[in-house]
Amino acid sequence: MSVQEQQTIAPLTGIGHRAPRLRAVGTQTQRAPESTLRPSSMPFGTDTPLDWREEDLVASDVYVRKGAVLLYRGSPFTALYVVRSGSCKSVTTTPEGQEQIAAFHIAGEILGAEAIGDRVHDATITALEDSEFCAMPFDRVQALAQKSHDFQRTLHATFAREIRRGRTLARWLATMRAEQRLASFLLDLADRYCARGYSSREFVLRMSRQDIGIHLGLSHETVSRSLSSFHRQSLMRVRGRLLTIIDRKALQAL
Amino acid sequence: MSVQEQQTIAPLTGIGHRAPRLRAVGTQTQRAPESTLRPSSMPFGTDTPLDWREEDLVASDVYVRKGAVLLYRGSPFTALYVVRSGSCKSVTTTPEGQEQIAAFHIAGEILGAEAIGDRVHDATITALEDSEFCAMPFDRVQALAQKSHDFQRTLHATFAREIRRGRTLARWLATMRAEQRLASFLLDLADRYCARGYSSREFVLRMSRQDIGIHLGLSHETVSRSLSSFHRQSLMRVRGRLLTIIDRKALQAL
DNA sequence: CGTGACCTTGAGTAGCCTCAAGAACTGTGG
DNA sequence: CCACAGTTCTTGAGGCTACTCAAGGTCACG
Repeated sequence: MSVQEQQTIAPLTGIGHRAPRLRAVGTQTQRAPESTLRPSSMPFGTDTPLDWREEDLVASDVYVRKGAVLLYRGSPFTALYVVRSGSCKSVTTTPEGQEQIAAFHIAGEILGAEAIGDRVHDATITALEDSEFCAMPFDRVQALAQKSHDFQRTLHATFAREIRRGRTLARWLATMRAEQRLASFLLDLADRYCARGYSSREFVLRMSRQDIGIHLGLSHETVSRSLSSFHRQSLMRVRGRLLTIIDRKALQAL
Repeated sequence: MSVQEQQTIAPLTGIGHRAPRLRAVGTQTQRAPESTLRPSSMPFGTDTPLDWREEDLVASDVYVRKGAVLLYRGSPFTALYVVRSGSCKSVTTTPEGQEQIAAFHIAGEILGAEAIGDRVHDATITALEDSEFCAMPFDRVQALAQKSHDFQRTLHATFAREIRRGRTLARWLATMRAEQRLASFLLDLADRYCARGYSSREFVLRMSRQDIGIHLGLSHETVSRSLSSFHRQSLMRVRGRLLTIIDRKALQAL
């Protein structure tokens, strides 16, 4: 598992994030030149020229080490964040102490939209590996949305995607059995890696079996057993956290 | 079950919806005088005077009979809708035909936000009783959001609430057992009725056991058994679809 | 007042959880 | 570079929750 699939990385231009280094150290980010939001939130197509620039938006870059926290639940909401490199998880907690992982986020994706109406974040964001984020102060976001129609659409589309993502998760949980949930989760992750220019066939799971289990409403033993089962059936190859999808169709058919 | 809790209804002024009539007939809506969005999407408090008016936004009212469809999945997205009176369900369908009820909506709530980025709706909206909706063409919504800072905040808060709602459902499904899910669902429903000026102690379930089951990832038999169990324990009184919450604390404690 | 949809309850079973123990991996310090 | 400690992962056994199937009762509506 020491070798990562760095060969297959084909960074999109203007994506505003960089490929994660194998063992990131505390270097500071040089700012990506173009729109950070564009590829992750412009399903309308990138042919529309944008009339705004990242410089109007991004205030600062934040570097977070593996296992460290970017945002605590309950902390005041001031900015949206984009994952520049690395990955993280959003953990919500019930008053009773029940944990739920609302989402995993990989490079290029946007965090914090759920906090807008509340003034405080409802999830604790923890880095799954050494990661970089950039902060977009929300007053600037709102100001820019009022100036730029393009940006407004982009922003609204980002919110809408977040809503659909939550509904998709709920559908997995409500209608699927353990192996189906896991297959859906892994294929979704593959698609998201693909959309960011990584391989959709082979990737490294940055989260533990435990985290996957919490996210999908399963015990970590069931996650492990299901992965072993997939491996045995030659639907995928699983070696620790390195995962290679072999029979995509069969996984979809579950 | 012939008697509804009309006595307890205390319609908020300016809420933009009216109390559901017991047996609504095809009367046309007279437009409510004030902001439709305000109470359902202004968690910042209503003390802030709004600098926009409903007339700028609402194009038309739609009347939908019980069981009829307001919007089909896949139909083009042109407008957001507000439930003026009545209630409805949002049903998403997987390619494989798996149904999931993403949400139930009662009077005062907003529909369709998830469709923004996609240009098509991803849920079929069906009325649970004779209901009225008003359409807000999305180009007008966007135009108004650019003119009015108040309205922009209101709109963003609406999106954010929708995101949190999805995450809450996912948390119920991932972490709770059947009775806990059902209790959470019913208490949430009670809170929402309360927020709209209805009784939070006694209300009529507009949806079938089957629908509740699909929403919560349970069989309708389990929903029925759990309700009977709550009744037996005197946590609530259940008579058909009329529900009276007796021991709120015990339900929360589950 | 009849018909169809909805609801309730019971019996048996499957899927997943819990508990448990050992293996593999990760990271750290010698 | 290796040994060790802690974490993560895997696999097995047994039990419980909630599902499926089934049948009878109740309610809504024409």
